[in-house]
Amino acid sequence: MRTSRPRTKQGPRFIHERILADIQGKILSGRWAAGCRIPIEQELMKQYQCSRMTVSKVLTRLAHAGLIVRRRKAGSFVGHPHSQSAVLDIPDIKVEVAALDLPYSYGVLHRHKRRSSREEREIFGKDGAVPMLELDCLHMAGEQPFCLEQRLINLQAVPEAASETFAELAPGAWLRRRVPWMLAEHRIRAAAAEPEAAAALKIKPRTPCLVIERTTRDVASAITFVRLIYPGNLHELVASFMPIAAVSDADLRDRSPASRARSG
Amino acid sequence: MRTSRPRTKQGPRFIHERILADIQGKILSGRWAAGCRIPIEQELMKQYQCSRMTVSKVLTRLAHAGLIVRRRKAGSFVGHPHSQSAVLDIPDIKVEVAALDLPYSYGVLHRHKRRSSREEREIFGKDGAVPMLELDCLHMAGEQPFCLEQRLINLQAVPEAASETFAELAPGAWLRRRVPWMLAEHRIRAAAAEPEAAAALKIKPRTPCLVIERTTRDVASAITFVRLIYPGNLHELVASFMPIAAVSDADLRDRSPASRARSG
DNA sequence: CAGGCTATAATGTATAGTCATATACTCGAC
DNA sequence: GTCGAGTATATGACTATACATTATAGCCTG
Repeated sequence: MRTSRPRTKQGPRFIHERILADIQGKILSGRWAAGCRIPIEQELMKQYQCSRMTVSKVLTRLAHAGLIVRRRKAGSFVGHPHSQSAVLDIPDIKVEVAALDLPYSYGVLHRHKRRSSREEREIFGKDGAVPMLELDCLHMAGEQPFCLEQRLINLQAVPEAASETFAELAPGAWLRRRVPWMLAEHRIRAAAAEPEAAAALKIKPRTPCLVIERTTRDVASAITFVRLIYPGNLHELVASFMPIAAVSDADLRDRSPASRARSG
Repeated sequence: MRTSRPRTKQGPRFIHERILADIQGKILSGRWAAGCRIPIEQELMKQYQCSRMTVSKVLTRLAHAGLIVRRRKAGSFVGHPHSQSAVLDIPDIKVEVAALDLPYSYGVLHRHKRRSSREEREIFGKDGAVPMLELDCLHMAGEQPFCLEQRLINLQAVPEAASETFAELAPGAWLRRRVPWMLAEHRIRAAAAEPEAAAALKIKPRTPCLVIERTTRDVASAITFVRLIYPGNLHELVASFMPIAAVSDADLRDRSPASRARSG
């Protein structure tokens, strides 16, 4: 009921803003899953009663931002997020290990359902307590522990996680399939390994570790919080910054060859 | 004379690609300094022999990417970089300390001119040795050492640095004034403090530290390499990711220096 | 000279088309 | 059934134009 609201933070004034907000919202909220085809320009023209240029410019912008992929004749599709977040490259741990040419394995150390505590409520931004799944996983590179993962999953946002054992797929990858587009916030710091973490990682207590905490949320609420603890010299985070990719738009268009899910 | 060249990595095929590449190149290379006014749409139309829509779309895209700021009637201007790199927010250390409400001071511990060694040549991507300025600085928050900065400046790229004492302005800030737009690559890791670093920072050796290494380059060559060593729990890096800013384009246009709400 | 008004110059939004290009799909030849 | 040619379709590039918005610069008045 937003009738005659004060003029602060007024809604979209222009057609293109409305289209952008609508589409971005649908993608970020997960209503349009990754790979899903989005309406063609003609349909959007009709829907928003505007010209083709207008919708096209919005779609082009979304494509540049990496949210969608456009293919001639086929249409426009919701992009796959991991190809996007290259600004701060925190890939799948499995991929990281593979890049080191070491066999990857992983195991769940601890799995526990409970309600969110008060401090966690801060993270998940809800007033009431939320059902959570608490997971501790250990990722191995060969015989050596590579990363300790301490994760909380908001079961209200992802109820299916409650019955998932994560025996096959690590929770990170598992979640990425379900909640494809998301807003992420990282906090990165160095810390000495706590005794328990050190034991799990088979390193001496007080060894310097790189600690990455990431809160992942969709538009509505936080979905998962994860703390990744990497033994000091094993891991390095790389982030590079280039304002606009030097690749041609043509290169940008058709990445991710095979994947073509079709959902409504 | 590009007659029938093989189609690999051919130059810009389209007008808009050429315009984009040209303008981005001029900004990134520093030929157009921050704040500098860029040609108005009419001039670009004439220069590239195309319609206004075409140049406008390019400029709009550059504006969305944060490289330029557009103001009605006034024209388009090269943006100020620090307002941009919000993806991985590594601000001026002075600003960091100010945010903690502590008095900031800093001093140069070591200043030394020399030629680049072989491993550094790797960083700076030149074949021959390059004249370099080596600097060690200590940044203080109140009475406490806050960050140790170990920096190399490519004197071939920034000759003025040779005669600069950096007594007033820290090298990071000093460089930012000179080389406004740049490509940056960060490597972030946790490491135990080396004895010398520990002594400078007045912490126990082997204390976990957050080490940030950043190579900054313009299109031609690396300009500076810096290693920032933060005592473990003193510092946290925050990076948040949002595909397209939720703000309206209007908000985006006139960003004032006092903006940038912290995220979380 | 302060304060306000206006003309103007720049961007901002949007329309309505044309032609180009890539490609999913169909359909026919084999 | 498979391969290949042709066709339909959706995006891509671009033009030409119109009107809106807004900040600057200069003018005009008191």
